[in-house]
Amino acid sequence: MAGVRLPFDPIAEARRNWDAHEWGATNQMATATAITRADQILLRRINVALEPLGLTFSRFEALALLWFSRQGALPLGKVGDRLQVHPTSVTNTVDRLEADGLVDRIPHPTDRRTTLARITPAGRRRVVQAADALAEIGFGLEGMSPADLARAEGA
Amino acid sequence: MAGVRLPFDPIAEARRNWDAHEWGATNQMATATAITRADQILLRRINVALEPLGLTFSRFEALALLWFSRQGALPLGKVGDRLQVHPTSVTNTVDRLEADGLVDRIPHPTDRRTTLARITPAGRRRVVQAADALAEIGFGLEGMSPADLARAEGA
DNA sequence: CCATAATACTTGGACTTCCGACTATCTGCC
DNA sequence: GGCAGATAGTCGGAAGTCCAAGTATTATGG
Repeated sequence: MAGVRLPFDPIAEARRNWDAHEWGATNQMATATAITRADQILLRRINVALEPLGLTFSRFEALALLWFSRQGALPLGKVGDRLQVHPTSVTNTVDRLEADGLVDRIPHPTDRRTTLARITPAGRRRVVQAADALAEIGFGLEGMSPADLARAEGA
Repeated sequence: MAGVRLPFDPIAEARRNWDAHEWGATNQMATATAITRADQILLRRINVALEPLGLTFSRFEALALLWFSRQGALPLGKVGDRLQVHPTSVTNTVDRLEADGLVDRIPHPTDRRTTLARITPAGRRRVVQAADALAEIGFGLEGMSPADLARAEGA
């Protein structure tokens, strides 16, 4: 990834340029950029923390969702709705969790179109470890520029 | 992508569950989740707006960076530093911009390790159109839940 | 009651991102 | 000068996301 600690704030820089060239919507540009950057950094840190557990943030989110659910199982479609991702992403995520034995697929009791993802005992153990690991690093937010975060309001 | 407008806020839901199970770092969890979701939605909207122009947000960012630069050209490494992405991503992005004739690669005048990406006249025209398109949609921030954005402070 | 539409999930392909490894070139120090 | 180490960029491969299209099943309206 990026190697160097920059001697300046690239977002402020972008804002200046944007303004100078009168491209309009400067505040929104800065906000969108700040969110994008924050997410890049966050995701990197989170995934580094989860890597030893064989998880990624997506997989963790899905697992946590199942863990929270009453039955420990949810239709794949509901998972996608909650996590706001495409159905194919859910298929992919569940495939991998299933391959690792953290989840299994079971048929819906009444609707044969529907497949449920169910968290396994191993999945429950793993998700708790992962939650600990994430709490440990403060979800990657430690030391994140408050300026960046504050900018995420400008909308 | 996700089909349904949910009747509840999935982030608030996650926060409740997280709290209820005493997983700790609840605020940070909510913040991280909010940033992730906001970025997902933003990126989708932005890319939809740029799609008719044959650009993605990454490609646009790189192009804008070159547009802002004095010489209209920058070493690939500098592009990566500014955009905070991996060198291989820059290679990929510049490959595609080059294939579309929006950028070309030229050798650095003195350092033969270094390659410069230079924006072409077509690239300049395109990036201005793209900036207009993005200003038009307010960078995808229109109607974005102020609650979500505000939460991006909790760090 | 049955044809049509909607829903649930999967497959195949494109794109972006990252990491590890590699080549080429430059820098610094003996 | 010359060799070890740093720096610049690229290639191959893995993971994640999306879209378009396809199959299977359920819901609906005439």
